[in-house]
Amino acid sequence: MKVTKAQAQANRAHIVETASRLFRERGYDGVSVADLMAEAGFTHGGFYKHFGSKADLMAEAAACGLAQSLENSAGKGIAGFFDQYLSRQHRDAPGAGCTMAALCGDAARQPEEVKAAFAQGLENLLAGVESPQMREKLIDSMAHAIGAIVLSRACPDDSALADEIIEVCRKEIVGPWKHEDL
Amino acid sequence: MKVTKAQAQANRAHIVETASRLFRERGYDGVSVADLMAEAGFTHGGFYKHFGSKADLMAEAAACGLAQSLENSAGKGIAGFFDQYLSRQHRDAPGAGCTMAALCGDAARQPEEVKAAFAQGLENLLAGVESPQMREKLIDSMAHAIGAIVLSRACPDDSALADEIIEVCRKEIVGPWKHEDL
DNA sequence: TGTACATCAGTGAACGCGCGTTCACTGATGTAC
DNA sequence: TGTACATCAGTGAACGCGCGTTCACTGATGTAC
Repeated sequence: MKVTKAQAQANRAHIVETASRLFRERGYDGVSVADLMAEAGFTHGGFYKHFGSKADLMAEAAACGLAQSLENSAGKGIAGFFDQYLSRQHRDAPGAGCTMAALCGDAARQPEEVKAAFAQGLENLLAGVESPQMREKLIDSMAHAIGAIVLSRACPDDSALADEIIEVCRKEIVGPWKHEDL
Repeated sequence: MKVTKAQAQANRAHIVETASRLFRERGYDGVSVADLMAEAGFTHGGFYKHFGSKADLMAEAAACGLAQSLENSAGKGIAGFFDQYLSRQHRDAPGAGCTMAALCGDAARQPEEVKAAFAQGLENLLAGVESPQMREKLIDSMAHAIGAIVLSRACPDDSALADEIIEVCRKEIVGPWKHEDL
């Protein structure tokens, strides 16, 4: 059964968005093509009408997730952004959270096209910056914040250490931006 | 062909060390039991004479790798430790580097026993610390340094951005420890 | 110390299973007249 | 506008493959006498 061109395009976008969320939750290897298509409401066979391979979809889902993060961060100020970033809610909901925090470790072992999407996503985040000093500070804080989430998630759920990592890093990261921002 | 008890014990340790390296290089899903045993110089069937499951080995390999890092870091001072940590050599050689930097992202999606090994490894690193302030500072710097390596590795190899992340974070992290150390 | 037997680390074929990908088919959509 | 045909998004069975794990077997080691 064929489908409207507009519908097909919408379905494709829906698959990419679903993939972006599932990959963040379970990692690239933790989501099969059949899993993904079922979650998106389709059967697995149609996948290759939209994408050349799973790797192609991975790169596209990464770009999609990183663009989403950028939109979500707009207009809340840098201190506000990191304050929300370094929270238990973010740590406990990778599917709704930062693609970098969820998939950086996986990305390092993926094809160049996926890594290129990550680098581009980070550059887009840095694009709004005025000075080289500001750029350095933002790179530093992003790496710091990603490290805090990633390290916290590697600890057992509900462990005191997991909370401690988030709390300590939030103090250190958010503090300096409060003065910068206003 | 049976083997001396001492030899069997040495073989077991060799398998754990090989696993620790391979997991860091390729991730938990990137190393099969057959791969690992071949790399260690055995056939795959013997694996279950030493370990109950691949997950058991993963937890043991994590503990082994984290203990190794601790030994390697001894006696070079905290500033020296981070100076070496935040280098291109470390970024480009995950198999010889920090287990946390290489596998934190994977660990988040592994069974509780693996995550417990990570938390314990981090606590061991913090065990030598005197004051609560020092503990906070060290947690903060570890998260920061791990984030820098992980984010840098997610960028395309030989990209300027990958180097920039390492350089910027090294300045920020190592600086403060230089005064603390001496 | 020497002999007979039990143990068990290591071997390699085999297991069921889920993976990414392919393919013949369907039938509503889009198009040519 | 109405009709006939081509297109192609989506279906579901099937493919070969590598995975984690099991198992009957081997033969040197460890042990009992």
